[in-house]
Amino acid sequence: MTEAGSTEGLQQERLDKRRLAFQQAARELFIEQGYERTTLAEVVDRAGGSLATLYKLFGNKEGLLDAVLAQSRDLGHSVVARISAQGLSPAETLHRVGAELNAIYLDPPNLSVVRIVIGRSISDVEFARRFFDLSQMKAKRAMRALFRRWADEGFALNGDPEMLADLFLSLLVFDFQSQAVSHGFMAPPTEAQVRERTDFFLRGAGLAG
Amino acid sequence: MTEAGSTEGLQQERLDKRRLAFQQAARELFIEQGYERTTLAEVVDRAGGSLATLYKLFGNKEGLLDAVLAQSRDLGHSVVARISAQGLSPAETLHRVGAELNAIYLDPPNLSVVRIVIGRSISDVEFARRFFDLSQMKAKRAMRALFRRWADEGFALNGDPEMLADLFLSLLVFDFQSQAVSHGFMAPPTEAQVRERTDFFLRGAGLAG
DNA sequence: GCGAATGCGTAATAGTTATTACACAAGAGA
DNA sequence: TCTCTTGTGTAATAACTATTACGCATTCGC
Repeated sequence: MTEAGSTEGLQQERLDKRRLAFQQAARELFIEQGYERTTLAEVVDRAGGSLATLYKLFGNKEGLLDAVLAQSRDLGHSVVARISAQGLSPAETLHRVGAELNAIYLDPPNLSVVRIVIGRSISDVEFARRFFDLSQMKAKRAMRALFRRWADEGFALNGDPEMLADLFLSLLVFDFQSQAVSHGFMAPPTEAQVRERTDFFLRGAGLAG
Repeated sequence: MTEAGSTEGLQQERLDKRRLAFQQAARELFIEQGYERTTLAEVVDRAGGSLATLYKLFGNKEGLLDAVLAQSRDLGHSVVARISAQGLSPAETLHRVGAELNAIYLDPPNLSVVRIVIGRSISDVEFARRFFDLSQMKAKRAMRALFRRWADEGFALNGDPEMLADLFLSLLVFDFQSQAVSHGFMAPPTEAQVRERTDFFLRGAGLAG
């Protein structure tokens, strides 16, 4: 069809700019107003360009959302992976993970993204599955690997490593979910509270310094 | 206006039956299909009666939802309150609370209700606030009171009672939220896992038998 | 039974928005 | 400069569904 090929870099470039502009505008609007409440006309108004181009690039509204979310997908996993690679002590590692995840996910824009993901998951089973496979499980696997490593290294864990990994994550993630769902009516956890919780976990898991 | 007054019990009764029928049908449909996807026409089809009557009784779609949810509001709180009143040991109390809450909230109809509540909370800030004030906080307060009581009775808690109460609840509630949001793609916690988690918590809190 | 209140059934209203169609303009390549 | 691809702007399409309006049937109170 469009067998134009490799020499047409300029056209491509123009399109890519358009794509980026659409994504950026959509991201802002989704964060400001939510996904359902944002109309494609608004996206086009803010980004420039036209509806037709938007459809050509993303297929439909959901495709646009996918593109927007792809940017945020690995947030959690990358934190765990990065800190995990530093080879710190379990206590130090978990404290850092807790602090960083908290800082990231309590940031209002990211909280809005969480809200969008939860909302879509609830109304669209397929979306839910895709997202949990791609994002949630990735962070979970990284965390489990970390605990297994510690078990192999001889730390005397007070329980199954995978159970502990899941439990630690749930301790953190619960607050993000609650924040997102309650729109902040539930007081956000302070850094001190996160430390306290992490200490609690370390004691229970047998990893306390 | 309709100053008919007290003697007209039969009219009232008829209306009450209608009200019940609407609520029941709406509850079923909301659970089967979700709130947004359920149309008021469907509710009327299943319940009998007419749109006009439905509007007279509930004002609008949201009023109908409120009526439906009112039935489920105190589920969590009542479990905590009931078991709390039995004066069992902390370990026994928490195990029972965990087991009962799990049984209740992993029941698919109740899970659907949770899904509806989360969905509405996300798209409607006012709803979120109303719900968290009425429902979430109620259970939370009961749990906090319980831990404070234990502290007063001389149990040496490993941390602030309120923090521990919140933490225990979050350990449980996280799974319900995840189940609801993920539509079950995340494996639901078994009874054994709940026990394991509770034991973990008891050790960490200094409440282990 | 009678008459009025009241619910019933149906249809019209009305606003929203994703999605598609199409004629035009503008930029790329030769 | 000329041509042709490609994006643009606008308008039409096309449901969908909450909400309101209204004439009719039913049931209650007496």
